[in-house]
Amino acid sequence: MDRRQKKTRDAIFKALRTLIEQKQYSAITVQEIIDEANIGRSTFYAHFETKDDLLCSLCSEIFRHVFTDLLPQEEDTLDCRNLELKLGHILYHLKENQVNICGIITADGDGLFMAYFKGYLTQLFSRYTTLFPREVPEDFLIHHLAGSFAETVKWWASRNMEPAPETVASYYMAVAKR
Amino acid sequence: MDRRQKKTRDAIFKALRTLIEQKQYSAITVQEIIDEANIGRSTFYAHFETKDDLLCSLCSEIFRHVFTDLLPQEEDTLDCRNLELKLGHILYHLKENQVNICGIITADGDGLFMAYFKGYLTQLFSRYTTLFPREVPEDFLIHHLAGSFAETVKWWASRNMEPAPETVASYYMAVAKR
DNA sequence: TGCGTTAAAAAACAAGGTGTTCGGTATCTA
DNA sequence: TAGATACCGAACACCTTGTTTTTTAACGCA
Repeated sequence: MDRRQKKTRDAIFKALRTLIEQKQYSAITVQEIIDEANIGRSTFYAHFETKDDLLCSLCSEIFRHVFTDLLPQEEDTLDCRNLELKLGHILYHLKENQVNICGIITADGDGLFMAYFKGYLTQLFSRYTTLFPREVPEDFLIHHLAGSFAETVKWWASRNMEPAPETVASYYMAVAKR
Repeated sequence: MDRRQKKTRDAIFKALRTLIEQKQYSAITVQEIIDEANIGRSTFYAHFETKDDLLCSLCSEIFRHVFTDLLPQEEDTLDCRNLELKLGHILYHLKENQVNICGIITADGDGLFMAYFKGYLTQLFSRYTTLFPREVPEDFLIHHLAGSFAETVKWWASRNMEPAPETVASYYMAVAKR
């Protein structure tokens, strides 16, 4: 890729991340992103169609890191301990990524971030349904597991990502598993 | 109250409810509400400061009905059966109220509507923590219970509020209680 | 019924955001 | 070096918001 393109693209991503730490996503304007990234107006639109399009790309980038090596592992044992470890990894990567998610999570970013996140979580939890043998429909169960873990992340983010990832993962397992 | 005021106010509420069934809340403009309600522009702003202000009022109105006689009951037994009945009531009232919540819920994700809802739910669940004696901090537990019930409602709304309220309440209790 | 009060309507307004276009300039790659 | 391409920046049309002003109509009370 052309160096100029990468430079511009990175500047835009960085600008959005900076702004998200200051205010809610829905309150951020394209103009602010342009100013923060210090680029020309037409340059922004040469890279992204809209602000939401940009957020989608950012989410992809974030979750590509967060879910690395987590989804399709053949040698997994599929037990509670294994799931708890994976959830801990997710939390760890979220924290490491310095995603101050508050601006995306809580905000009305049209739920883009959360929609992405729940999509991945659904994939993950689908393989662990046997750990939760309850008398409820499977789609309800999976939605519940993914949704309540997403809620756990919100709770965690609202406390500035304290306590430690492993601790939060254990909290979640404690309330989720029978 | 002046008849004219009530008439206008009702027309605005009705317009918003109609539009919410057609599109996401965040995609609705004040102008559309004005057109749908068939009122003058200045009239809208004489009643509500902003679109969000209007949504706040609508949420208040809805939840005043939904949580009627649910929160502070002295003679409650505070057992699982009692909680399940209350949750069923909430679902019943949501359905009865014809809140096609999809437009509010999914749309601005965790915006105003959900914030309101979770606020009420937190109050409710706070009195039932003894039913869920787990080795987790109480604020985590309450957040988890309120959040996952809110997720249950999203799941239910996405299926056009099927199955019946009591059934959904029992699903929730099945995954929530130990 | 009549009259003072108050709400609604309609139109105009400024401010600010969006997304596009275009000509000129700087930078890349081959 | 030369051609391709990305960037810049200004201008543009368009839309949405929230305010203001004037005129018209409806209300409630005596």
